Amino acid sequence: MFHKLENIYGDVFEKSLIDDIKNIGINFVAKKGDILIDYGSYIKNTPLLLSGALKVLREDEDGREILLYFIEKGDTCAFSLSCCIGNKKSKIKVIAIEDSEIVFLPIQKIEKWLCKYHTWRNFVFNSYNSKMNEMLQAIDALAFMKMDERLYKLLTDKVKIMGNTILYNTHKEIAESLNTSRVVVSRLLKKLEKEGKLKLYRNKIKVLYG
DNA sequence: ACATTAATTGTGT
DNA sequence: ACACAATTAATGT
Repeated sequence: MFHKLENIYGDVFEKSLIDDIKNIGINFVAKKGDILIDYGSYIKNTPLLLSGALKVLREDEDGREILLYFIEKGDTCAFSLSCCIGNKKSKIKVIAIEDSEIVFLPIQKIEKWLCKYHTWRNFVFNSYNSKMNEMLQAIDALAFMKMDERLYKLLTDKVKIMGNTILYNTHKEIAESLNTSRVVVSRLLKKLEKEGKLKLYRNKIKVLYG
């Protein structure tokens, strides 16, 4: 696991920071579908992702949810950073969408490193920045885009994250991410298939480019 | 190999 | 949105 850390973060972090992460970080392997951070729970660690992918979503009391953004390798979760530092309950839920290797870092260290390592400070700010942008996109999508566009955006985003044009999702799961009904998703997928943007299988969608 | 069941997907109202 | 049909996968015998 340590060589992955160096592969991914070697150019970003200075040597002594990498060593600190190795000494202090807690290695963790999440299976696909595992809930890493649940709504309402206190967060004491922030994840650095070495492989795999996570999704971050918002949920209301009735269990309705919308997808905020994905986390891929080399990313961290800006939300858990802010929750950590404020010692607040999580307002989000984080779920692994692939088997993922993660290093957890405790709050106290994260704060210390902000002063100690400028590369860490940059990393945190960049991470905030890019997640903020992705959330703006999510808001735009929610406010301005029609459901068929939102669906297609979700699929193409996920293809990018997974690095695979074949997605293993049921229509039901997709409907939950977009907070709509399964029937709507089925119909729109069918339409996209007719337009030649997709190919549908059971439990499986192939996204076509061109 | 076959039947049964459950889950997923498609379609009409 | 709902109901139901059709299709596919999973499981037991």
